[in-house]
Amino acid sequence: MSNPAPKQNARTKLLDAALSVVRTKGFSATSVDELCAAAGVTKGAFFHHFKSKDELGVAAADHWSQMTGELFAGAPYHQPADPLDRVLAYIAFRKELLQGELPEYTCLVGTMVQETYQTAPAIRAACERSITGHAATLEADIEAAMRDRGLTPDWTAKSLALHTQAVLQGAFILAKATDGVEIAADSVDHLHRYIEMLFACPSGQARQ
Amino acid sequence: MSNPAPKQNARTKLLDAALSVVRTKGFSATSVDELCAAAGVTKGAFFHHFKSKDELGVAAADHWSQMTGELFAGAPYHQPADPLDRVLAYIAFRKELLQGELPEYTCLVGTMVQETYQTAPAIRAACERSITGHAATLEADIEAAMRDRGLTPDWTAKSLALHTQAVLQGAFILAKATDGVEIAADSVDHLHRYIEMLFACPSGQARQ
DNA sequence: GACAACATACCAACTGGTTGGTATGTGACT
DNA sequence: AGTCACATACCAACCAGTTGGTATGTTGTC
Repeated sequence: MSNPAPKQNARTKLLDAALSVVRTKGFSATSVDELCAAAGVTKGAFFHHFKSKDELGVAAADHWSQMTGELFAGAPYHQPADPLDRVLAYIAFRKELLQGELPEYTCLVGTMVQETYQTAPAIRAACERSITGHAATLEADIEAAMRDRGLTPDWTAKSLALHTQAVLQGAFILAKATDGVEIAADSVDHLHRYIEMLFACPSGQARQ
Repeated sequence: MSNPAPKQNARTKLLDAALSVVRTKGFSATSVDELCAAAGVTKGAFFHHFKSKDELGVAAADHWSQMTGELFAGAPYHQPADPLDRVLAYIAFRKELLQGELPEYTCLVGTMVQETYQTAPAIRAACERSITGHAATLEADIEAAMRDRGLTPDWTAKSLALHTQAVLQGAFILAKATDGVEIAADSVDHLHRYIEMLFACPSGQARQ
């Protein structure tokens, strides 16, 4: 019987704890003591691995980037041969992820950057890296889909990739506000419909 | 010479201060002392008007609803005769509002709900009221536009109205993450294009 | 119209608990 | 014997909230 890594060091335990606690209560409202309790380590261990709470924030954002990077890299939405189908499969995959309790499917860096963008530049930058880095993985497929269909629109692949992230981040906020996933799912549907139409409708090209 | 209300009571001064301080630092990171200093009142005044910090959060969300309600009610986007043009003018108006520094154009309740949705039910509910209440003012125009063009799509006016709010909230997050307004403006452009296409393209109707 | 009785709006000083952070200790491994 | 990975014990600053008080209405009564 394989024992799948029950032995984590304090650093990893703290980062994993941060993912769930910060997504539940926000970064500022999460105390170092609380984080240590959730991770089952002491404060000494915390400050052994992180110079400050802010430094943990940066590390948590980077940890999030790595976790989600692996999740999306291994996800099945890359399979379709048509790049547009891959983009639409990505959207469908994001909708499927809207499962379970709110803190489980919302975005750590979207939550953190709201609280820290003016007060902790290093955390803001780490969150930016995470979001734009993930969006960049979509850009190639969007660009290929544009080439495939000979589109030369007045929008860029990059802006569309970032728009998908905006919709998702906004959907999380509405889910939190309404304490339910329905509106978020509807919004992802609208995004799916938009991308379909962008590549299907002649008016997706420059108008007016 | 009319003297336009320079005399505010402590309650209003605190609520106005909350709008800017909370949008800059977030709700949890904003201390009562800080709020009092920004408002130029004492802590005694604070707890005379609000039982707790959370109660100020609720009042601030309601205050925000009223302020923005007046702003949008008096905005020129209601003028076009065609309801679809009013909806598109609303989107254009929202893009125009992306001016000045980040804390000036971002949304108070979107920021607050991220931090409090799990820990302060009353604040969450006040934020929900604010967002869905504002979305509801769009719904009538969207519905009229659907009727005008005889659309019977597989989406509802309500879900589209809420989708506009999701895009805007997400745009604010990306603006905070990138410390700039460009991506947010691009995302609002995508939203504008989506609504144009929804009402212009036959494929806006149920597909597949 | 004077005055008691009460309410409202605000203030300065304080409190107990919590905060991020530090200083020092300890056992395991090299 | 030294260093890495943590634990224990502690601190000064800060936190939300409380206290006791003042100044300024407001209202009913004679």
